[in-house]
Amino acid sequence: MDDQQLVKTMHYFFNAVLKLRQDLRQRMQKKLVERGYSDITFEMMQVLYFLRFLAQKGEANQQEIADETGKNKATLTSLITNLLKRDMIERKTNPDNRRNNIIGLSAKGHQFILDLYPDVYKTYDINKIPLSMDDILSLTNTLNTIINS
Amino acid sequence: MDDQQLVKTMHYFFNAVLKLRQDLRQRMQKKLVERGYSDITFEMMQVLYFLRFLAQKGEANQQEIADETGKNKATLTSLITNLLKRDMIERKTNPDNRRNNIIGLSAKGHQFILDLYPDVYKTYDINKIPLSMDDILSLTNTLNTIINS
DNA sequence: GCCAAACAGTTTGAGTTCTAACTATTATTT
DNA sequence: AAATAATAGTTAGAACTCAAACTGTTTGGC
Repeated sequence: MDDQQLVKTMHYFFNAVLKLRQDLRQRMQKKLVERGYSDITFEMMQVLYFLRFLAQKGEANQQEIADETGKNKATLTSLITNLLKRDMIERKTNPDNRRNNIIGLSAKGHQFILDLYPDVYKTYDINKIPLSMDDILSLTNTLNTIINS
Repeated sequence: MDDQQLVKTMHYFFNAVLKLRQDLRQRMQKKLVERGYSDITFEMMQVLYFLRFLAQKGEANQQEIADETGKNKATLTSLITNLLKRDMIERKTNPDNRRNNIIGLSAKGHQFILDLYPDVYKTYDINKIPLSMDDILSLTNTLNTIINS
């Protein structure tokens, strides 16, 4: 396979990744609007879902959230600010390490998850995709392998 | 598989897609800086590569570029503005349809592609990934299937 | 031919993203 | 104990992103 072919193959692959991310974002944003959460963005939802389903005890500091969501810590600062404005989270200083902000869901944040769960993650109809849940798990592993290579 | 499991599986999958996109962006941005193109962004490069490798005759209007790169037409307006500032592209009105702006690479844009090609698309070392070129093609198809479902 | 609909692009305003430089706090070295 | 390094978060500035409202241009229906 020559370079021209390689570059095209990788270009198509990268394009597919970028488009899938965009598609995902758009579908979820649409669901949010349908459910009356038009002022909540996809990115804010990422943080809220992380706190509810993946964080230890439902709490994490900003650096941990940044690492787990693949965002920059500076990005987290503004995301957290915007989530606080909307009363979706609570922020407190960790008394054991005053460099850390401990972020957790507010009552409104919990309500949001209850309202949206699990509908949002059914954005793609599994039945219309020729993939099983195991395939999705395997696909996830493949993508993570690429990230870690 | 219960809903809680489904939501987690999909969450991990979505997370992997988002992280891969972020990882891709960061690796490419790093290459750009290494090569002395620190004022060119990943997104600008997307447009330049599209024009060079995928557009008919190396030209396209903004709507076509937006569709093919998965971006919004408003996003394209500012991207095009920034690419013009950097003399990487040329813009002219289509005389046959004055609604269209025809965008093509400038001499500097062509030089950019020559400098970077095909190194940027070797961002990931294929040899370190347990995937063949055929696997990548198949993976691309899988991602596109999901997008189109 | 005229008018409405469709289409391409721009503007506006709010949010997200990043790097680099910065503050504050904690951990490590000497 | 004091100096240094590492860590968590913030700020500033530029760019990207999107929806919605807007301007021009073209197309289609009557």
